Amino acid sequence: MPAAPKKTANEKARARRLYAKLDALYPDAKCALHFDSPFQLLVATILSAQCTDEAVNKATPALFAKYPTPAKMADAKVEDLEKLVKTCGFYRNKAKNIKAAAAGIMEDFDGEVPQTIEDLITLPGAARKTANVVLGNAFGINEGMVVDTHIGRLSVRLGFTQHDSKNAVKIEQDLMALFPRKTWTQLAHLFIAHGRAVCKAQRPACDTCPIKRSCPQKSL
DNA sequence: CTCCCGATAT
DNA sequence: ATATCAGGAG
Repeated sequence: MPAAPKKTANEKARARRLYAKLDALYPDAKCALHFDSPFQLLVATILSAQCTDEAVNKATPALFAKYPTPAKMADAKVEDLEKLVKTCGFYRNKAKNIKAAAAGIMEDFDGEVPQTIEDLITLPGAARKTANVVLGNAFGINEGMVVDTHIGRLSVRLGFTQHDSKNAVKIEQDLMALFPRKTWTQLAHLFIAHGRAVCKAQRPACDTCPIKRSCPQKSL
């Protein structure tokens, strides 16, 4: 991992102001995925790739009722998992991945979800974004920052990065240099909440956006 | 870079 | 009909 890019005091101050505004606007922002354990959050997050949290939450109750633990999911039939996750899209890959991830947890991590990015990304279907979601929301660990589609988009629009919205690794480095480590998990929830409600991908509500005064988009 | 893929919004 | 959704693997 390269060194964090330098940020000026002004940039950090602006980041703090934006954080405070978003925190006031979305005081209840939190993880929208439903789960009862770190393992279930890991599975829900794998399922959430290119799929809404709402759609994942419709599928996971039946999935977790039948396969609540790594031990049980590792022994599941892939065809049965495919049926249970079908509505989430990419269902063949996702069914194979959650079974293999459960098996990996059993074989390599003594049945417990690991608590580092390095270990988490050894699990099929889990890369950096998924690892950061699990660490932040299941373990309260801020090792890195989640950069999903919303956070990438808002980071570009709000001017927190000069990189393309698809360059998740670079954006993560920019955000980590800009925001205090303790805020990383909640910042992701705030960006996602604002990204869903106002700063949407298709038709952003810039006219009524509560933070448009501090957004570079207002002059475009 | 391509492929995986159903549900929903526009 | 097209774009997008808490992406990841080959």
